[in-house]
Amino acid sequence: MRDAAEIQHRMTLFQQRCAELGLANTHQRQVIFRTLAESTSHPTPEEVYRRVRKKIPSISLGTVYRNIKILVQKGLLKEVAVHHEPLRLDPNLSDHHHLVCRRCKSVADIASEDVEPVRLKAALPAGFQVERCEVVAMGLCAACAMKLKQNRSH
Amino acid sequence: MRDAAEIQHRMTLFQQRCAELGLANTHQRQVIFRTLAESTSHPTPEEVYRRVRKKIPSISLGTVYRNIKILVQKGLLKEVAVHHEPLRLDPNLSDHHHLVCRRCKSVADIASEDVEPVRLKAALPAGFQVERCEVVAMGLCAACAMKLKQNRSH
DNA sequence: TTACTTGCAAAGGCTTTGCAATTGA
DNA sequence: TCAATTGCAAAGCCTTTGCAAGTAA
Repeated sequence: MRDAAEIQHRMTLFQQRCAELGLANTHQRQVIFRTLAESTSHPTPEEVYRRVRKKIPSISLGTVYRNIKILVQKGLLKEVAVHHEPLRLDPNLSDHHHLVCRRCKSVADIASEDVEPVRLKAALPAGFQVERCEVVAMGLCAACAMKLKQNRSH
Repeated sequence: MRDAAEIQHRMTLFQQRCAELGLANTHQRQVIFRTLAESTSHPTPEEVYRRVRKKIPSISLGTVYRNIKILVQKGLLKEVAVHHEPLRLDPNLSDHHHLVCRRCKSVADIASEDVEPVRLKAALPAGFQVERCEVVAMGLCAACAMKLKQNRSH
């Protein structure tokens, strides 16, 4: 849970952006976004649904999914991981990092030795024991960069 | 595709580990593992199935999934992302990093300023444009560390 | 009024599972 | 022989989608 002023600020920005994007200001949408803005726990859609139902018992799970999808597309929310969807497998058991193309979703390895050790400057949440750090470098692979350049479409 | 000596080495190790773990040395299992060991592209189960069928046309998708699951559990394969499964949402739009508990899967944010910039020492695959780097620190949160200590399991 | 949204329910992907038959040790 | 494994098909999650009714602008 974040502090009230912060939430209020986010809600104001949210309404502005919705207006700019032509998204209607529905009660359901407001509550879904507020629920996410208030949380710090990176909830799943199901969890969002559970929380939102306390305020709007009649809301449907479909509406929650639909709004999440729209808001992610419009850049008002983010997804935590790059890959949820189908499982990706890796036969390389040693610690290493990944390079992911945001367009075609291809994944390449980066050897552990090719990245300077990650250093955290600040204290972690009390008692968290880090076992390993993985770097995920996101961007565009050469093939996708070329395709995007050609179509000029995002 | 990796070089033949490397593959051969991995296959030998694989058979040893299977024997140690009491996993039968079936043709299907061999081919599934070899297919993954040969690949550098982090395929999905569906893709593994597609490739394995060229060698064993009668294999079922279920067998592919079952073997992948067993091999991941036994530590002979890894999954690329930490979270595939249900989508996780993040209202924090600024660049930042994540701390993930490997046991309860909780996710916490690490502010961008709290991590030294990631530096790559080696050249990336030709033409890859990195747009941003995310650090995923994996480990055990305080609560899970305590629970594990108590049950001495895992 | 009109475009956007909602709830509902059905459909779709991805993955797991029960079962009888088969195979490896 | 006996436990482990397979193919098959059904079932289960998570997510998307078509539709008619309802709502915001």
